[in-house]
Amino acid sequence: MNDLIQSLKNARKKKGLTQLQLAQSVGLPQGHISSIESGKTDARLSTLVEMARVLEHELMLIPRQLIIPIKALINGEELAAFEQRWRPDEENES
Amino acid sequence: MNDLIQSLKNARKKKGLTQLQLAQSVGLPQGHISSIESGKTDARLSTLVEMARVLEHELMLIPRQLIIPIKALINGEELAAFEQRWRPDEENES
DNA sequence: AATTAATATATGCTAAAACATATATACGAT
DNA sequence: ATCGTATATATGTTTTAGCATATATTAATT
Repeated sequence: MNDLIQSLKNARKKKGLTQLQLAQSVGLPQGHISSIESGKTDARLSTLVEMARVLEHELMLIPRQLIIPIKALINGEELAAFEQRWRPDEENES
Repeated sequence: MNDLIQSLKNARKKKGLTQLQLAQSVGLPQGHISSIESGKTDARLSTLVEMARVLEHELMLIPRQLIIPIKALINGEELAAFEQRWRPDEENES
């Protein structure tokens, strides 16, 4: 499956949203989210951008040389490896 | 216009490719590349992924908090190709 | 096992991307 | 101005995403 789609799926789950909730937020039927996430549908850019926006992410074009370090940066994020002052004021941990 | 589309356009120019050359590489008519780049067409994921691949880039889903530093990383890439490590305790940036 | 919640599939319809091809416009060069 | 090259537009056809809706299947939970 496409890497980006898997990332969207992971982001949704991390946010604790169901397909139905995400679908309602972006204005799609739940079945479409399922179809997109399972790779049956080749979604349009605007759809993916909207999904990403709701999930507080953004689509970016990354040069090949930077993919590895950026992935490390992203994966280390929830481990607080990237210690910075932008600490979201949330209570619960998952 | 969409940020990702602009990035694709920039990446193509940076590689010194014409729309026709890119079109031939990805197997689309040149007119489609034009249409996509000018925002007239809402391309599908597979199309964008193919374009990115030819341009030696990749589409990634980036958490909102990391967009700024990653953009800095990408923009500084040709000037600081080896500066890929962050100083967690660093206070300001020069 | 039964119920609920979440995800996957299905159908008919509409709008638009993708396709093929062609032409037009813009932009440089000489 | 002319010639080559790059980009933008145009038209008609095919394919498919997206829409609406419904149902089926698959986890969880009790």
